[in-house]
Amino acid sequence: MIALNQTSRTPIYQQIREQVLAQIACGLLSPHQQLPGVRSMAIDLGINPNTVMKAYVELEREGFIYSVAGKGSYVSEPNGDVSVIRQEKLAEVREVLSKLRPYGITKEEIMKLVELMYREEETR
Amino acid sequence: MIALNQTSRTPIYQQIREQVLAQIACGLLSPHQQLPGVRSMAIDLGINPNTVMKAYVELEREGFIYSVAGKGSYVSEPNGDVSVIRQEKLAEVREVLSKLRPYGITKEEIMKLVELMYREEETR
DNA sequence: ACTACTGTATTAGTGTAGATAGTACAGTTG
DNA sequence: CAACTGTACTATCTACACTAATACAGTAGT
Repeated sequence: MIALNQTSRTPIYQQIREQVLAQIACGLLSPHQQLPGVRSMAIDLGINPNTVMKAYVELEREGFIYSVAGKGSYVSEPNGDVSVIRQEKLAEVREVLSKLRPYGITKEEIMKLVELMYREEETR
Repeated sequence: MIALNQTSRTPIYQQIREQVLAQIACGLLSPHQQLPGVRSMAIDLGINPNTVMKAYVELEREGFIYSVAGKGSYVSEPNGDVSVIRQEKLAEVREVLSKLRPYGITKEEIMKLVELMYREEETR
């Protein structure tokens, strides 16, 4: 279900997070469907349960899944609360934008870039 | 000339970089004016010359100053070459923008944000 | 209540990258 | 050659990220 690349420099927990996210996005995992337990997935992948846990905690913080102690972890409703992570992401954008001043990067350039990036999105 | 905050979490070399940059921006340092030597500034601040060096190397990479071995470091022409760092900064923007998709952040939101940030700039 | 599952917390080991410093090298100028 | 300049190499210290080991705690079926 999850394929790890042990040699990759991207952390294991990130790989798990991304692949679970992808499976939710493509509908392979449905809302309220139970995810593999941290232990079983850990054994499957030959890693420590805590590493899976870290991926799940991150996904929960982002609002994509929810966990219940003793029961399991489940996929959230598609319109689940992603406001927390949204604010964080917007703050990141603000941060990087605020440091462009000394380099003569104009508003128009940024606008153009944004336009371009969202145009690429549509074609997917 | 430079005031360090030793307790701050921002690295010393960054503090130096920022303050030199500010002094160039406000005209306190003029084009082709010689900067303090890495040693003298290091002694002034009670730090290692290499730390000052790191700030100078960064500023040079960004095109704000230039250094000549044996002579010294000097402020660049105001329209000095900042194209390298420009590209890097734009890449950063691209990077952070590319990760906004899953969180339902719209193009309009970003546009609004950019607009807002550049509006604040004008008032300075 | 016991058992077997689930998630959670605490702590520790490991690796790696960043920041700073010590020291030696090299160019410029008088 | 002396006294200044920047530069390069290396070591160390530290902080943090990643992962793991292990113990704790909740849920459900028997």
